[in-house]
Amino acid sequence: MKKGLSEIIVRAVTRGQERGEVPGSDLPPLIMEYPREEKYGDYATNIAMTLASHAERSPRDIAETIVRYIEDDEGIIERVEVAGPGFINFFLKADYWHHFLREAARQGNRYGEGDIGGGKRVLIEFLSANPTGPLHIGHGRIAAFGDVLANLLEKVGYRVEREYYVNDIGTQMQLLGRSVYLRYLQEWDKELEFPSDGYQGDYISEIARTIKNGEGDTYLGSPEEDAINFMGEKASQIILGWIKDDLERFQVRFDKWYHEADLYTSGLVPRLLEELRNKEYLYENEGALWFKSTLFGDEKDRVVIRGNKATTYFASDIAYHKDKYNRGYDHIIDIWGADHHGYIPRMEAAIQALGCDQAIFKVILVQLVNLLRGGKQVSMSTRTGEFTSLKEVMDEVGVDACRYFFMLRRADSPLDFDVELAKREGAENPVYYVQYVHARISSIFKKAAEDGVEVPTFKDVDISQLRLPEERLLAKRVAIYPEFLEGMALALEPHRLTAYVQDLAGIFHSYYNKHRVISDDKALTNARFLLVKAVQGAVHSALGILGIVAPTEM
RNA sequence: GCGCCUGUAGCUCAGAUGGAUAGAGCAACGGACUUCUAAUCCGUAGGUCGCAGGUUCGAAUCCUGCCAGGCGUGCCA
Repeated sequence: MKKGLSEIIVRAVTRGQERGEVPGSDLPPLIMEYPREEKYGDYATNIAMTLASHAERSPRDIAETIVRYIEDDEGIIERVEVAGPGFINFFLKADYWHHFLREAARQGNRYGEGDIGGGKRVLIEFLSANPTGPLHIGHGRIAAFGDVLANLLEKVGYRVEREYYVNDIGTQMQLLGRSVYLRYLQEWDKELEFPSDGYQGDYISEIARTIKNGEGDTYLGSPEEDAINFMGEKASQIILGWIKDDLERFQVRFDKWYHEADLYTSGLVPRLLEELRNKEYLYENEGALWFKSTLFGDEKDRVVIRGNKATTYFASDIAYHKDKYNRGYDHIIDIWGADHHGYIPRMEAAIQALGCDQAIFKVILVQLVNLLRGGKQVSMSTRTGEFTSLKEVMDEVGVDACRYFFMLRRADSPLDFDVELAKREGAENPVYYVQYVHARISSIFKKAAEDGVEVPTFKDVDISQLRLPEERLLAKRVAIYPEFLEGMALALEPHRLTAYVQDLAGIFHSYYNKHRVISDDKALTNARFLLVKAVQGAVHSALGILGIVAPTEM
């Protein structure tokens, strides 16, 4: 519809130019926007101001001229105004927006489904926290962001796969195994000093006890290396189990858990190194094998095999991303914690070196969560065992509130998360404000059923009954929803959804407080049934994307 | 030092493609339940958009410099 209006304007401008009454011979890009305030109409364009920039006429004068050339064959425009410095504001016919209500009411939580994705395949890899400790609150933010982005892209027609990359080998695993082993020894009253670089958290001792209960003293006598390997593997399995439990409760689901170890059993890493070697992007220096990432814009070359013959995580990561490309996605999105941003140039360098299309690869950085407790900063480190776990926050704040809270923020905005404050805000969290809309509307239909008020087939409803400005406003917000989703998806900014749904909720609550849906006026009641059903559909759809429950009662 | 991100109301943060009088929630204050749920509504108050220049009809938004905070800058991940 926005398109139809655009065409009307383009025709008006072009005709004006042909007659020499509108300056310029070509057409600047047409910008149609939703004005901030209702008094500026339903749509506005600044085309006159753009045209005026190269002419010696006032924008308002040009705007007036363009308006004279506007022809509205379909009869959708109520009136047109020139306002401010030269905006052309369009006011559409009173019931224009109401036509969208049937679609929203009919589709319910499927409302907003679109096809700008065109069935293109997108891989979103996110979270990928090392299985060396439980998920903490910072992980929660990334999990929520990745999941909601995936939901959003699915909604607008992409085929999305969610993937979690598990670093289950390497130095961190060694360290984990060693930490558990030492705690295991302590369980048998061995005297020893726990190293400061080991994992200090209580959960390490917990795992050690589990192993003691399961395996007894088997590993007291076995060679240290065997014991450490066993315990590292065992511990990472246990911890990965915790992570999966937490994520399930957090309503985050993955299609695939990609294990780093598989890159080696499948031979992908050696094959990758062979390929890079053949392309002469590798060289040896001081006993290590280096990748010439500086050829592709990185600030220094990077090691892929260390002096001790161990491959680096970077080598695995290159092989992993090559595999992603081989799987034939149209878009590859990585979501990383912002502390990894220095990693981007080398990853992009590797992708170029492999001859892959860099344009389809995108890293989204999510800023870290700065954890506070009662206004005081809490340092957070998996290694020292000082952190607030996601589980704890889910217990205290609730899953819905927690997810919603994270989605209020832009990904690249650092976030202060005060646990005490979040707990207090639990009851007053805006998420309930939005959920309440859904519950209230459910309750209206429940009431109707109780009182034997029949809910009509919506295609028969007379929408011209909706005459109030609030009703028009509600219908408009519902109507714009699919377009909103598209904008968010193209910008990869799912956080905008909370702003939208809060705005809609505000308008609804105000309306609900002032007017009753069920009344003696049968035709009006029916029209309002349609209206609130449509609002409920949009809210249900939005909450679905946010991964939050849409309750029928609260 | 260099690189990336951030700086908007007392607090936490929104401000799509540069537009009209910069918004919301919380906190504060005053009102509204005989009604389809008061987890709601109505009203009041709150600002040097970090600072200084520049680009143009127009800048919170783009450019440059500076200030402040965070992160990164390993043969760690």
